[in-house]
Amino acid sequence: MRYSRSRKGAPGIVEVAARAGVSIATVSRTFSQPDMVRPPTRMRIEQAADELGYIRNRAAGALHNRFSGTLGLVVPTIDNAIFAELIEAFSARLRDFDRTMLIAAHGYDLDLEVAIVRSLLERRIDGIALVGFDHAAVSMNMLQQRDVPVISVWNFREATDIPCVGADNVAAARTVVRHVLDLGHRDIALLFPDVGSNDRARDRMNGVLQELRIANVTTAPDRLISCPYDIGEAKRLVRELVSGTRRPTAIVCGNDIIAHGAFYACYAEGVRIPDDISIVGIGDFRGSAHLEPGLTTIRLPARRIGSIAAGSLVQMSDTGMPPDTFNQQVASELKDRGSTTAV
Amino acid sequence: MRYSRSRKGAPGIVEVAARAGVSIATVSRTFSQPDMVRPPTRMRIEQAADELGYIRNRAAGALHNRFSGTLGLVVPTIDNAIFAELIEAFSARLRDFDRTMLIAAHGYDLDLEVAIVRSLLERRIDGIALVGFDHAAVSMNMLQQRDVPVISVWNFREATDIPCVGADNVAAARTVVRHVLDLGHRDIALLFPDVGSNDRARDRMNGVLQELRIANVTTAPDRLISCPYDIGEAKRLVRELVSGTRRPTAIVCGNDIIAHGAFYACYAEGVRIPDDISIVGIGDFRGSAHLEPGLTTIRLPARRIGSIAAGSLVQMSDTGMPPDTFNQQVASELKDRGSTTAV
DNA sequence: AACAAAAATGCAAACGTTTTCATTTCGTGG
DNA sequence: CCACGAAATGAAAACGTTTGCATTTTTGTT
Repeated sequence: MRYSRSRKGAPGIVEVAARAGVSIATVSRTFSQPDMVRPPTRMRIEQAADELGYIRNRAAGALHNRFSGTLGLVVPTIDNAIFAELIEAFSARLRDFDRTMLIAAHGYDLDLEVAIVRSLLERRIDGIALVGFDHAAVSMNMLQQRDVPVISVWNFREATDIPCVGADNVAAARTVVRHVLDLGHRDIALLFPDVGSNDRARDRMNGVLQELRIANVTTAPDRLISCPYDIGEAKRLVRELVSGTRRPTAIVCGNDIIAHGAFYACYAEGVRIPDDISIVGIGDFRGSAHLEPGLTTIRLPARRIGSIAAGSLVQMSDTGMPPDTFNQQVASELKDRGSTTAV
Repeated sequence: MRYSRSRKGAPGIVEVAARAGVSIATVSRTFSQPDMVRPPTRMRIEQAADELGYIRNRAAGALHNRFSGTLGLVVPTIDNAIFAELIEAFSARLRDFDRTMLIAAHGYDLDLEVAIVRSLLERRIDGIALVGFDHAAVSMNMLQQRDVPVISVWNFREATDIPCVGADNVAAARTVVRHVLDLGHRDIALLFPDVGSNDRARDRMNGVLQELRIANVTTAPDRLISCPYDIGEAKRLVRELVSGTRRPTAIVCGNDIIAHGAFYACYAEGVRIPDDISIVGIGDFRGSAHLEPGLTTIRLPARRIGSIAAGSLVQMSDTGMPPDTFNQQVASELKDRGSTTAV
């Protein structure tokens, strides 16, 4: 077997035109603006295209009209419950518009993000979705200079430079904390990822602190635990936390993955949820509902965000205007399941 | 704000050439074959490019040399523990070669897969990776006719039409079943996804049945349970299974997700793992190691597969030849954790 | 310093579409 | 059946690169 390096056999618009006995212009129109060509002609062309196995070359078209039909999506990581749903929804929605998706992950490395944005720009994407608001100025400049539509996904804020669609992470965090406070908990441990270059985690942390302050609850320094985005590590940290004598009555986790780890830690240590300890997460990932007991958490509608973002981005690309709603908030929803109880 | 529909401002190779006082050919070479141009000239050009904010247009280049620098990856679903790792690794490896990834999911719908392949072909991808061996003839024909390198990922078989890289799913299933049999279990329930258009699940099922036959163990029809790829559903089915009087001593799950569901079902029903029941999965997904007790399963190295596949595909595209090893098997590894014990 | 060989650069023709403008064909009313 | 406006089609010029070939410059040798 051998793959020709030249793709010589591939018929182009020219061959189709010859076979159908029309000009290449008409063939082009048959595929890009079908109703500009008379049905009989169109049918002849379509048949010729079929017989030759013609597949249109969008790269060539893009060269001329500067629209590639491809949108970029840049996420911190693909390998991860949260973003997977977002990605899938984004991609599926794009399909409705006959667009494709170039995707890349930067692993929370802003320099790599710059390289990625550049690489996407080299492919002349029609628009780009970035997770969150923390981005290198270089990236934003490149995008702005070329007038490429940008949308920030996942997080929501009232006033932003670029359009966004997402949930209010501050509010979400406050909601779960209030829920825990309402149940009477006062000795609350906080397991949160590093908030370095991650506005979502930062917003959540801020929300938590705000709500605690309002309730006049103080948190001892050793109750504020930095925990990476990793079940194993979360489990380890929580085992340590709950096995000692000074066990908190509740744990607020920065996301559901950490909460899962906390669950397993409690199973391992024989600590009963929610009788001995209440646990809440943020995100409502796949599986959270089916943990035993179900995880109390707040649902951030990832699919909805992905779908809306794709729609908005396509609209921006098509119209050249910002989306109808510049700052689009999607509602988060507290899922009160079995992992929390009154103290 | 407004996004110009014409991207007028964007400088091209021509502007860079003018500013650097060289011909466009030299500018082109500076970016595509840097060591063909003398360092002083190159530096002048690079500076001019920097000052203008030039970003090369690969679509235009692709038009000429028929290589887009983009590879396609088609998976059943993105939103899913298994493929997420594969995707991420594939994408990361591609980055090493300065290639990008177009990805799409078909949700186990072969017709949609055809549409996707076509769409990718319209973007003139340099190669494509497909999950498994079950594909529509139409798709394969389109790819073959255009000499686009194809590789099958995830599953492994000895003799195949197209190159593949993956794990032997038959063997993997046999390994876990043998493990369960070795522990003395004879009343074994099987929870497997529908094997319709899914060669991986089919191979696993076959492996299970082979091993049971060899051991002369018969499985009652009601012990062979069809279970979708869904934690909630798995949990429901297993609760039913273990709550009755005729509880099996072991459950073999078609994948780790189902196993997770089985775990939660046992937690809910107060059935102790592994004392009351042994559970094994296939796949070793994220989190499986940290369940309590740890899930005994067989590790299918998703990241390794993705990485190798990307490398092979790039090589195929570059050389025009099949990869060095046409049928590449990656080793699976039994992870004997706490969820199994002797009967 | 002169010359040949090698290396660097320039010129111009592709690559496969889309689109503008001109031309032809079609449908309709008189 | 003709004339007319509208609709469909065709001709040709882009789009921004890459690359084969020709030309110029550099390098190395004597």
